[in-house]
Amino acid sequence: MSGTTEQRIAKVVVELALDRQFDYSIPSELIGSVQVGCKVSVPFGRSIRSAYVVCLASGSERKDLKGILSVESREPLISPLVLELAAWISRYYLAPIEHAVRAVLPGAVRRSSDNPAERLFVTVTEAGAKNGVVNILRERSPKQAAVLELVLGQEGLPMADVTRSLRTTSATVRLLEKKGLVEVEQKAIQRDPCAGRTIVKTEPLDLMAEQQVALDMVITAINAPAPPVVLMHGVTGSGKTEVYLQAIQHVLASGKGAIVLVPEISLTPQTVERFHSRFGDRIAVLHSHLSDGERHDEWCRLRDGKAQIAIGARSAVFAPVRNPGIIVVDEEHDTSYKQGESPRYNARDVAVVRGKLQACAVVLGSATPSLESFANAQSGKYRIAVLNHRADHRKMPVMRIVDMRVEAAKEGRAHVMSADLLEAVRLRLERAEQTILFLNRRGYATSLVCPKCGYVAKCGMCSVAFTYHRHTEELRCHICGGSKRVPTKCPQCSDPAFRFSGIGTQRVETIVKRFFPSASIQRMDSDATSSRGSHGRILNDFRTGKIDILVGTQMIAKGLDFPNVTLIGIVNADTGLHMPDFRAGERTFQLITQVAGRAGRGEIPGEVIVQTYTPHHFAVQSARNLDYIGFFDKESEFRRELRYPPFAHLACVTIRGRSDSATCFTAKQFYEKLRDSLPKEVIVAGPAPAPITRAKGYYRYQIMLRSKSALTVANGLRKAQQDFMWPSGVTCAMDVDAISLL
DNA sequence: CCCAATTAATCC
DNA sequence: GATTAATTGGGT
Repeated sequence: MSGTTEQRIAKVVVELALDRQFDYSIPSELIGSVQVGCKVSVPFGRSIRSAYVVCLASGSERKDLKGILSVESREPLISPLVLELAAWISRYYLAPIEHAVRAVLPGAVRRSSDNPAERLFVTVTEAGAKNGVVNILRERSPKQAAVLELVLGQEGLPMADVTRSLRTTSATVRLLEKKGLVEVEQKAIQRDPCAGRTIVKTEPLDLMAEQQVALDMVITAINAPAPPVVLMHGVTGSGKTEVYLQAIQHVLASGKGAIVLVPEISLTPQTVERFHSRFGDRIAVLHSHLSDGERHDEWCRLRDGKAQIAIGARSAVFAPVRNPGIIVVDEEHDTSYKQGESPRYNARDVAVVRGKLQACAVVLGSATPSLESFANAQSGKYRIAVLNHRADHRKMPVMRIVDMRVEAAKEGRAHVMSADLLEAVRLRLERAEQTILFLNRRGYATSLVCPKCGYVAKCGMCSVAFTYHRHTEELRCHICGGSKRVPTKCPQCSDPAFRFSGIGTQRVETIVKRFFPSASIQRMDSDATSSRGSHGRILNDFRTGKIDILVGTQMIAKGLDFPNVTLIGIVNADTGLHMPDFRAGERTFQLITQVAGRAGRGEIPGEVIVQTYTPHHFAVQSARNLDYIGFFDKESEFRRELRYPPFAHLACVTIRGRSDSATCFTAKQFYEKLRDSLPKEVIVAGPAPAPITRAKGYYRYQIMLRSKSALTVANGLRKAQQDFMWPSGVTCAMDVDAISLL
């Protein structure tokens, strides 16, 4: 037996957002069953609450301890390792430990703990199964007949499913039960997210030389005593997934498990299918479209070792996989790995930390790696595997850049669709091929662009596009807070027709409809796919050829594979560039590259038309030339000079309040405080009004910190916040390694 | 002087 | 985060 000293104290975190731990004594009858990671019930204040045991101790600073009431989970819900991850997240990202603990456990698991949910199930009785019963019933009670018909031959259908699909209520079913034709009983639900889907097993594919080299490198990493991180830089269509699959196979063969992270948006049935057909039910899927119960089941299958591979979005990095041998982060550059609320962790970075803690290999894959990861590869911190060729030997699509300034000059005003793009679309319609029109419609604040020469108003100090504020008629930089009057004409070419505001997907849809009235056009953005299932329906219609032209946002940029798409039009490649964000160039490069990767996945080579007002911009040029290294080098220049990531860590402090003046004042005070408590090496910029200065009735100001060491910033922030008196009504949020500065 | 509405302080 | 005690403030 281990633990000879009496561990009668449990340090506990309650299910509230207090950034503290509490000590409780363990009553003698519970010694042994209270373990680290267990969910327990404790008296808190004058109520009873759930809490998680964070560690056991033999003593406490306090004398008057209350006792733990009961243990709610027989087995620990959080492994010591995941708990360690939570603690790291809390420290590094300045989040309350409760927030970190909450992030680490799916809500469904937290709520239901041990007892599996029970639901009602409907089964036919012998009497009901008799021939002709349905027909007799149909006369007077058609609804009941329908229910009986549905249930016939099925082994216990969930009540909810029956009532939903037949648009009726349980009363109907209960009447049938009274007649003795069906039986309704409560059973523990045995859910299967992939129910009704037949899995066709696939075998490992033959690898190309580059893929083999990459796989060997990953396998070497897996077998190393201190496995390194491998960055897999592979062009779109280079077969990264097949390498993941075979690496995982290798890991499974040695009795270990695997975690695969994919961006939420590409966690479509197609992606999951790919893994399923190789590994069958050894896969557990964790994503947001599962019901609570389903997620709980999948989570338990992993914890109990019934499944060895977890595939899921961001939070799957905490999956209770036993003894993982590999963690794959696909599309590692994807911003959805960063959580937008506390704890603001980045799953890609957490994966690297988990890899280190568990001595498990981490593979980061992307066609457009983040500068952070690529810099790590260059410095030798990560290993790198390069896949420069498409796995199917197909050509990369031909990319053409259309200079929209020329178009604007022809017509005297800015155009949405260039003549070249329209002609290309017409050609596809004629040949019954499909087109995707992509529009980067992010953004609320407009920037100033000259349609004639492509000039973009920028802040000289911060190398970031100015944001145009309509109400005050001024240009503002949200990094340093500087502002400037709107020029009446273009400073570069003196053209007075200067203003340019963004266009949305709806507008493109209408315009294209006007040009091609007989074509079938579908829009796909967050507005068009708000209802459940519409996302999949649109994609399916597109796949089966019911749609000729798909107009969409980011949503269609990732991971989709449509062989009949031979044309991709990027309607406005600039919009990303003009965002008030130092990552604007990186985003634009990634977007063009990723979107272009959707073209020419079938027999016919694809064409990509990129419309832009800034054809000379290196982000556009490097994307066109498929030159990642070129982009990386050029982008690195200014990042190094201004000490932006990857040459420094960046933290963003947002101060929020109902009163503009009080918030602004507090922000300035907090800035002074920060300046004092941080070493000179740390750049403290601001405070500046946030790009969305006023949101939901709150005024927001932000302070940006940049430093070589993330920990220096985190510690400084913690210290500054501790003895800073926040006036009532003003709050602050910290974002370490912020991605979005909005 | 009372009651409702804010605000500040606890929670092992 | 929730609950409660303390404080304010408006109306009589």
